[in-house]
Amino acid sequence: LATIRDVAKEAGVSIAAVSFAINGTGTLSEETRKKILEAVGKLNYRPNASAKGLVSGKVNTIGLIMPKPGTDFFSFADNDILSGIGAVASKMGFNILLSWDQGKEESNALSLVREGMVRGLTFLLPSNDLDTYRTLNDMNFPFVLMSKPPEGSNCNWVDVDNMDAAYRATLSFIKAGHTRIGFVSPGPMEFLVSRERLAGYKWALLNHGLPYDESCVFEGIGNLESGRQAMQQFMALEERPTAVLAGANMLALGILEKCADAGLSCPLDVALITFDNSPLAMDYNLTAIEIPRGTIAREATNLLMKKISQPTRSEPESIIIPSEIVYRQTFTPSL
Amino acid sequence: LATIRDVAKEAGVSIAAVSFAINGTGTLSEETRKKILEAVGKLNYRPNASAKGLVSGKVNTIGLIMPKPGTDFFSFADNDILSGIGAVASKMGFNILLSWDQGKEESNALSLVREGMVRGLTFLLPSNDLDTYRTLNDMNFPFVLMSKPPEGSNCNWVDVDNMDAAYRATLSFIKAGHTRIGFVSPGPMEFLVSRERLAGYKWALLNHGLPYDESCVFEGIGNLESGRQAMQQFMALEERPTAVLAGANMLALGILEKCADAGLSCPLDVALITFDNSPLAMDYNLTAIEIPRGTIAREATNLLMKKISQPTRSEPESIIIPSEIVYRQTFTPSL
DNA sequence: CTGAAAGCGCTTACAG
DNA sequence: CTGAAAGCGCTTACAG
Repeated sequence: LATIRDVAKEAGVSIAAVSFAINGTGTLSEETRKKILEAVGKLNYRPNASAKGLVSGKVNTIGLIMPKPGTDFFSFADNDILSGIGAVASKMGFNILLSWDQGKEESNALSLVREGMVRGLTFLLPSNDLDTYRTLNDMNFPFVLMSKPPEGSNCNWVDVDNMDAAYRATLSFIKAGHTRIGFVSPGPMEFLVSRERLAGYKWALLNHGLPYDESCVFEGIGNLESGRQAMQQFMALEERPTAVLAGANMLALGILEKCADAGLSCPLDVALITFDNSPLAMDYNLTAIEIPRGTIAREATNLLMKKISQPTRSEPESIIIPSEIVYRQTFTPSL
Repeated sequence: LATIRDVAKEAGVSIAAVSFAINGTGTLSEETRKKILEAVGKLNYRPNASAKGLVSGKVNTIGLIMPKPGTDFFSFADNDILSGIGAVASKMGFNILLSWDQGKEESNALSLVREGMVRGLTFLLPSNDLDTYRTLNDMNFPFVLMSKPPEGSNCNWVDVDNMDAAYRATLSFIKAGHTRIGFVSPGPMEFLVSRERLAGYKWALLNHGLPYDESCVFEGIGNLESGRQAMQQFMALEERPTAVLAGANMLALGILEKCADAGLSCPLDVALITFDNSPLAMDYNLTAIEIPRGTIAREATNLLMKKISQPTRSEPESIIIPSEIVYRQTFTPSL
C-alpha cells in the first residue's frame, strides 16, 4: 500500500504538499496540485485511516449498536434501517461499525468509545442498562436512539409516536361507527412500544365515551399463532369486537385466518388495521400504519451528525416522525 | 480519555511496562503488573485503536459489504447473518464495518482496504463488478463471499448447494409418485441462485425419465402475487402439476392461496415444498428447505479469520453447507 | 507558494 | 525485570 511519502516522492514534492492537495487545505499552485493528484491516482493512494485518526484525534466512524441477540421478537436488522443509516453516513463521509449490546459487565458501546473507534453512537433499541447512557452523557459523547427511551434517561431519540398512531387508528374505527374494538399488542407489555400503543387505544376509547374492556385486549407475541389466539378469544366473547387493531402483520394474518374459518368476512364483519406497512401488508392488502423505519434511521443519523459537529454540550433532542395509515382492503373509513 | 501515559504516571512505571501488562507481552513482576492493572481499571483506560492500528499495521476490523440498495428482492440484512458474523468476529476480537457496494467507479470495498480500515472482507452477495475481486486477489487481501460466485472468479466462498437442494426436493416428489412437477424460481434468472435451483430440478426430472416441460416453470419475483400467477399458469395447463417446488416463502403462500380458491387441497391435490425455512414457513406449516444463513455467516467468517492468519497466498476455498428438508403439512414423503 | 519539524498514542527492539 | 528511544503515517503550526 502506498504511503504519503511514496506519493511525495513520485510527484517530487514534500509530504505536506501532498496532504494539502488531498485535503484541499493550504495553498498550492495549480500545477503542483495537478502533479500530486496524478501521482495519487497512479499509486492508488488513500490516506491511512489509523494515522489520520491518531493525528487528528477524530475518526470518521459511527457505531450502530444492535440489541442483544435473542431479544428480537421482531426482526430489527431491517434493510430499510441499515441502508437509511448507511445513506446518511456515507454522504457525510462516515463509516458504520456494527456492534451488539451484550449485557456484559462493560458495554461494548463504551469500549468502542474508549478505544476511540467511533465518534458517535446510534442504538437500535434502548438498552436495559441505563448506566451506559449515563456514562456517555458524563463524557459528553454524542449518541442517538432509534426508539423512544424509557422515562428519565437523558437521550437524543427519533421514533414515531406509537401512542398517537394507535389513537388515530382507533379513532378511525370509532368514526366508522365501531363501538367494540379489539387490541392485540405487538409483543409483551414490558416493551414500551406495547404499552404506548395500548395507551393510545385506551385513550381513544375513553375520549369517545366507549368503555375499556380488558377482554378485548390480547397480549400478542408477533406471530401467526398469537393472532389466531387473539381472534379466538375475541370470538368467544358474548359481544365480539367488530374491529381489531393488530400490533404486527403476522398477528393480522392470524386474525384474518380465524375470521375466515369462522365465516366472518373482512372488512364487513370484522374491520382490521395493523401496525407496520411492510411488504407483507401490501401483499395481503392490509390497512396498515406506516412505521417509516428508513426515515427514522435517516433522521437519527442526521441528528447524530449534528450532535457530533456541536462540540459544546446541548440539551437532548427528540424527533417524532409522522406515521400515516395506509387504507387498503381490510378497512376503509366511510366518507 | 486516558492515555497510556496517564496510566504509567498513575502506576509510577514507564509506558512500555503498561503496554506489556495490557498485552501480556514482555516480562513483568507480578507486583508491577497488578499495580498497572489497577491503574487501568481506575482510569477506565483502553488502548487507542488508531494508535494501535498505526504502530502495528494491523487493524482488528473486518468489512461486511452489503449489496447495492435496491438489489434486494429478498431481504439480505438478515438478523441471522448479521449476528452470525458478529458472534465469530467478536470471539476473535474483531469489529465489523458495514459498507455498501455502490457500483461506483472505485468500489467502497477497495477504499476501505486502501485506507487500512479493514483486515478482511466478507461480501453478502457477489458483486456484478468482478474487477474488485481481481484487485483484491492481486493485493493478496483476504475476502470471503457468503454466496456462490459466478464461474471464473477466484474467490473463497461459503453457501448451500442450491442445485443439490432443488434436486433432492424434486426427487422427493418423484419418489412419492409425482410425475408432473412445477417449479417457481425465487427471482429473475440473471441470479445464479435461480439458475442453479432450476438446474437441480431439471436434472432430477431427466435423471428419472420425466420430461422437462417449460410450461411447468415460472420465473418468480419472490412475492405473493408472483406465486398466485405461477399457480394460475399451472392450473391452466391441460395436465396440471400435482406438486410444486417454490423458490421463496411468499411464492408458496401465493400458490396455496390460488389452490384454496380453486378448491384444490394441499397436500392432497397439490404437494408443495418451498425454499427457506423461515419463521413464515413455520407459521404456515410449510414443508421447507432450510437455508441456514447463520451457519453460512459463521463459517464464512471463520474462513476469513483463517485466511487472515495465513499471510502467505493460498488457494481459494469453498465450503458447502448442508441444507435439510423440513417436512411439514404441505408435503410428507410416503414411508 | 512550499518544506522541515513536531507530535498524535501506541509497540517493540534494544540497553541497562 | 524495567525504561528510554525510535518509528508507524499522517496533519498542522511555523519558517522561509
